Amino acid sequence: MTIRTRFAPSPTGFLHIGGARTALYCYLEARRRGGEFILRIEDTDQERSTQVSIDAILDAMEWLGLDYDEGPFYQSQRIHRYRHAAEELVQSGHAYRCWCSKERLDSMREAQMAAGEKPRYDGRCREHPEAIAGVTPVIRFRNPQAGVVVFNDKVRGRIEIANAEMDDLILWRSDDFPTYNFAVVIDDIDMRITDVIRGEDHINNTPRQINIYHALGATPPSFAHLPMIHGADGAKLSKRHGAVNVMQYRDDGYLPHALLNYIARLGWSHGDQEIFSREELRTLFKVDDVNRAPSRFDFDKLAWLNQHYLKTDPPESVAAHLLWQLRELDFDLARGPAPVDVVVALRDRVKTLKEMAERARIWYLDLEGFEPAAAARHLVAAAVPGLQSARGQLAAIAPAQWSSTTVDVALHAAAESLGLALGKVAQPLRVAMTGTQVSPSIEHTVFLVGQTRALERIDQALAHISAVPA
RNA sequence: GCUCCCAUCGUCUAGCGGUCCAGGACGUCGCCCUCUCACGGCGAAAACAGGGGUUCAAUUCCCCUUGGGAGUACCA
Repeated sequence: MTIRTRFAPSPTGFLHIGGARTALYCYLEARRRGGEFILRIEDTDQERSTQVSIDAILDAMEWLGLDYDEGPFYQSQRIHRYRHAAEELVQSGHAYRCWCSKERLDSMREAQMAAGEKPRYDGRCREHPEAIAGVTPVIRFRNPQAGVVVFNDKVRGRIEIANAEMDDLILWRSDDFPTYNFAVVIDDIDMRITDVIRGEDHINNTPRQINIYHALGATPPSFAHLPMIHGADGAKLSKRHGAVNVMQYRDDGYLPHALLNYIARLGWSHGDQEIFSREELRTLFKVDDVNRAPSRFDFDKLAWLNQHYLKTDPPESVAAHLLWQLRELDFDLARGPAPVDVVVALRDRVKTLKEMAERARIWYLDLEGFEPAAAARHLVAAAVPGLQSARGQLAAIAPAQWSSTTVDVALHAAAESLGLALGKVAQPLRVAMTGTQVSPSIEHTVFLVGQTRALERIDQALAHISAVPA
């Protein structure tokens, strides 16, 4: 039998981190076992589902590279199928119509809570069905009243819940739509899902669903319930913890595979290994190895992983992602260095692509003057010989030979000719090139400014020095 | 309230009865390298929630307490 997993988000918002991890685990489990991964949009809530959300989820899946073999399927297009199935259950006696009003249900629930009981449907229409004119009935599942439902959760082990704890849930609403617990079961049966992997918030639904499987004469799939992901403070992940929306991570400058690696490792491990390529994940990930405890999202570790990939990925591939950020900042790419050279100069110094793009400003835009503190310290009379010597050496490089290597040679020659340590020349030059005291190594900084502009900026620095009263 | 789930360094985790005065990683703190900032290298501090059992032996098994979380909808 072919293994089939599915990711089934409801389109009531963007794809968040927890959902992304669920999708990833479903995808990986299917891949490892040579199975199929299906995407299904659970849009039976007419009130809250939106097309914007559907698009957002699809975009995020694509950005993460979680490709699905089938779908997306939409529950809203399968309504007739659910209606048919509900009717069958009524015929077979596994379900019944219920005319109880919401008002009666609400007040009953309130009374039960007040009495310290578990709120539940009292079964009036189960025992004494009585049609009420003008009221559209719902269809309720006739849940077994005795015995226990036991299932073996792939991550939690044996879970047991007594049928006495469950009441008769609604399968079919009066607005002529199915409820979640009913639609999932029908879909998972129809789509031949063998492994249901979902968030732990569904544990309590599972025994009810298993009962529905049995009523339908179907065999339940295997289940795996994943722990939740919390914010750094242990509370539910929310905006104030940083990004919840997966696409926010692209905007913030993270590589998709860095996020994937981080998220895979959050709640799952393979010995002491921290770095996993997508291919490794596809062969190593086992949902059975997922941890049971909830975990907290650690932005520092994500940042570390992101930088790891910035440093070790081929510069060309990083450059492709950097390009997106550069365009966001509206830089004129024709007026600056090739993005791949920017990657090489900055990848050891930044955690994100966004930071990289912002720091590349000095190579794409004109300087906005020298920082007062930097100028006061380095653009002084004593720096003039070094700057002039550097200017001479840099000017002597044939334009076609201009590279970080030839710049490096030129600057060492400039320092040596004056008997100075490289630092004595490099720091004033750095201020001349960037207006600040911090930048990548001096040869890259100068190289990326470009020969013509580099000479201009040295001249500006020299002019600045002579303009300041000694 | 009731039901279910969870519990190793600040964080992510290894551990599946003796190999653990508990290992790795991020972060933190030192030192080294160095043209700034970083990268890198080396090193340090840092945890089995508490209490009962079971056992010759518990971080590992069971129970309770405490503390988290989820569910309890004509939401998913």
